[in-house]
Amino acid sequence: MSKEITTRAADYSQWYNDLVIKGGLADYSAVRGCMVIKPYGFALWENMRDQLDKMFKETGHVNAYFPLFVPKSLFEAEEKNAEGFAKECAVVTHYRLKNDPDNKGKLMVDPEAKLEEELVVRPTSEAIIWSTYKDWIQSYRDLPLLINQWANVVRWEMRTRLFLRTTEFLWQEGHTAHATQQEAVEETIKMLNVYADFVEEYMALPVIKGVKTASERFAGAEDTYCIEALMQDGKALQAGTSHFLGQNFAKAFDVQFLNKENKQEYVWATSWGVSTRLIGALIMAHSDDQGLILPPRIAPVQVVIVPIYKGEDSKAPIHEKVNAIMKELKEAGIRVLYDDSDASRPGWKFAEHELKGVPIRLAIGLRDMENNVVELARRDTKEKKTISMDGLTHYIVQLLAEIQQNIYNKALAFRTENTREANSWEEFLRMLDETPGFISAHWDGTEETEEKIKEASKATIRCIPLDNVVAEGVCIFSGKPSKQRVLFARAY
RNA sequence: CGGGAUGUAGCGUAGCCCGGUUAUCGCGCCUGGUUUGGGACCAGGAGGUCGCAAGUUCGAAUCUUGCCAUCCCGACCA
Repeated sequence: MSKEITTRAADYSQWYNDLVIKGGLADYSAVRGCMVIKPYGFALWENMRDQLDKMFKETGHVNAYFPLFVPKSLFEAEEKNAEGFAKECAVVTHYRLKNDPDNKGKLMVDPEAKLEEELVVRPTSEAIIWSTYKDWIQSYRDLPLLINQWANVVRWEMRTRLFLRTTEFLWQEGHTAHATQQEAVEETIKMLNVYADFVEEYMALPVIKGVKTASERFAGAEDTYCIEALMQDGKALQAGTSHFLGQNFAKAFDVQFLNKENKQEYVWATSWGVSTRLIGALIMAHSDDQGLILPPRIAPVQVVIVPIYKGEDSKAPIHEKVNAIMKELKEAGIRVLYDDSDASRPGWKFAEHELKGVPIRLAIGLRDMENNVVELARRDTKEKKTISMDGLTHYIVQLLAEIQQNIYNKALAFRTENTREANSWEEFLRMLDETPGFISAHWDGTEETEEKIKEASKATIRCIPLDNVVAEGVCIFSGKPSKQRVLFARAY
């Protein structure tokens, strides 16, 4: 049929694209590098967003919204940050179009409408936010300032991929200001933990918490913490970052506060973000050759009910029964969809909802009603069984939790199997090609070696895990002494 | 941004090399009917600026040039 998807073994990239497009999550758009997020994909994002938003608020944060445009002079104030993003910035230079006198019916940029100062379309909002914080912060009593914003940003990437890297993407960015270094560092770690908890508990995706090396650090940060996840093709994906910004932005934007001793001090800052990229991680971590597999806790539809008719007469009683089941499921807080469309037959619906990753499917026909049972199929294991209608809601509530856990366990087992220790350069290279995944290996701690390893192997240091044990060894590349193993992988 | 490939109805495609009536087929879509426990069947029907724009030509889906978009591989990156 037209909805067949490429298998992972045949072409992993194409498999991923097929799931995104045919699973109804997103579509290509008329704009290079930008995608349309379709209702089903956006519902998924909304579920993720709502949960994260709740967790941010539980940790004392509030939402605000800052402008899309950043005056160039503000943008360049924090030098390292500006430099880091400079080559991927979209820039607004004019504010008006006019009719093209040489080309009827066409428009042209009006050369008379050139902006005095160019506006950078935000690749991130530190600059505009810190220029604002300057006015908001005077005393230690104004601190901490704990603000998050849900926004779109633009980064002009060379090569784009649906959800994983698009020119425009949706994200949240938290920007906090603190009176002490310690408090800011604690905030950085706290939000890293919020991300890890969210990704593990809601997206059923195990992550490694770690700190980035200097070369992988966010431009303008003192330290960048991250959560790293492993995809089914053995490539790593950075799922979220939390930055300790020190006083870099406070100094660049002159944000000082009066402390209890009546002395001026620069504030300490953090920023942290996750994006729609998480959806890409979700797809690549869990799904199979039949389609998406979505964890129940964030799936737009948790249970789909497909009626099995036997002639017109059976429709009414089935509808009646299904409505009763739906009412109960909804009361239990379950997102349920009744697919009673006459346009397609049951078999087609089964395949369609499997492609879309709906965790549980119920099929109900007259035969089932006579026996007071329902056919239940779970997406994660493809297991199908007949269960009693009595206590159905309770059963489903428990099963959803079990599916959530099972998906997590599977991903965790995969990551465990595909995390290896390499003790020599040859072994390291062989692993990357033959059994791709995380590779734990000794590194001498220098940027030069890191760069050489990257050049020679295409693998990067994903992070120095936070729970790393200190263990002496020798660097796999340079042979120099090393204090600990770090986590390498080829990455998205 | 470099290399490679692609673009014909919502999707998948034939035709293009070698220009010539009304652009092929399947799926999907619409109408009616029969159906419905793993991607139904019959009958009828609608749907196309052949990616866009110039050019060559009596005539362009087909030849030329430019542009746009997508995919794959690099460099860059969340």
